Amino acid sequence: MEPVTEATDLLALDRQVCFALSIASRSVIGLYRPLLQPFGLTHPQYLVMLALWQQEPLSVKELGELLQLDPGTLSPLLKRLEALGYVHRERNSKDERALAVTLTPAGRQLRAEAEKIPPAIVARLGMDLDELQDLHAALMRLIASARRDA
Amino acid sequence: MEPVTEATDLLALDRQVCFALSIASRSVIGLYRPLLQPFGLTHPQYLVMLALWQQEPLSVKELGELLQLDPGTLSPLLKRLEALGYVHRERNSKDERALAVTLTPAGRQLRAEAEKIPPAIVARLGMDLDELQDLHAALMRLIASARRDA
DNA sequence: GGCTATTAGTTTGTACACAAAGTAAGTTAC
DNA sequence: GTAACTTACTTTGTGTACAAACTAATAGCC
Repeated sequence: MEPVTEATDLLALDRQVCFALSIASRSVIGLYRPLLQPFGLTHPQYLVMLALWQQEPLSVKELGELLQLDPGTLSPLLKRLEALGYVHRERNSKDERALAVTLTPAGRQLRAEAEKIPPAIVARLGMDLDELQDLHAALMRLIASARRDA
Repeated sequence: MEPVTEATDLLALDRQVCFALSIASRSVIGLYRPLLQPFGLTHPQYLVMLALWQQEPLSVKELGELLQLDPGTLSPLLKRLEALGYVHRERNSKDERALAVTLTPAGRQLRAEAEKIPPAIVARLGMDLDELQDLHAALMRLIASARRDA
């Protein structure tokens, strides 16, 4: 019988993709923190702003599909974005169940400032752009695989 | 001036690596949930168990370095693992500041059951093993890049 | 029309994640 | 030997994440 080494151990910490994923996610989000802090935004809030800069208005349901987030997560998050003055929340007049989340002028203005963030992150990472794009594509395939049976 | 399209927009949601990373991380952790539930474990708790199955005892500081987690996160997490009966916490007699976290017999026994988890996840993902290994390597390079200047 | 089922959001409870302040044990400098 | 500093962990406060229960509005069905 083979000895259990780091190379053969199924449970070796540094062979787990889930371990690499969660640390990578937290590490990269950590790079955003100082860049988002001047705007009072957290990273999930920044993702909501990205979604709204692309399309407006969006309902909680639509945001949840875009960001793969629970309504129970988005509901208080959107209230904080409203308190910050970046978004406006009102009921859809066509369907009073749905919320229409829109940008305020301040939220729209923020976009110009935010344009500086992605290049700053890429610069800080100091990684090859090709490698980042490959990684992005691999992550999208992983997401598709993970959500297929879930 | 070029029109801003999805391909040229720096802020397009689906071009952000951070967006792919956070969704991939949450999606994969979601796959673990039903497999860990029978043991009463969450995914971060599972990672702590992986670390302890490799080496014992570990201090909060050592666990924090391995898992890149704050002591403020680990402290209550370890108490829950102790309440579950999987680990034991006691002060290091050589240095009463440090905690010596060790496995209980139940925690040690859990390892055999846990061996089934990684293959089950890989099967559920239904992805090429080579591609998963490439992704793992790319994530480790990303982690190294992200932590270099942080 | 009115009953039932569905849908969209909100609320509650538990568990991370992390910053910041607090506590106790150990180390250093003198 | 003790004051000052450092280290290891705990606690507190804010903000996700997500399950589960709840509320209100709409759609379907008879």
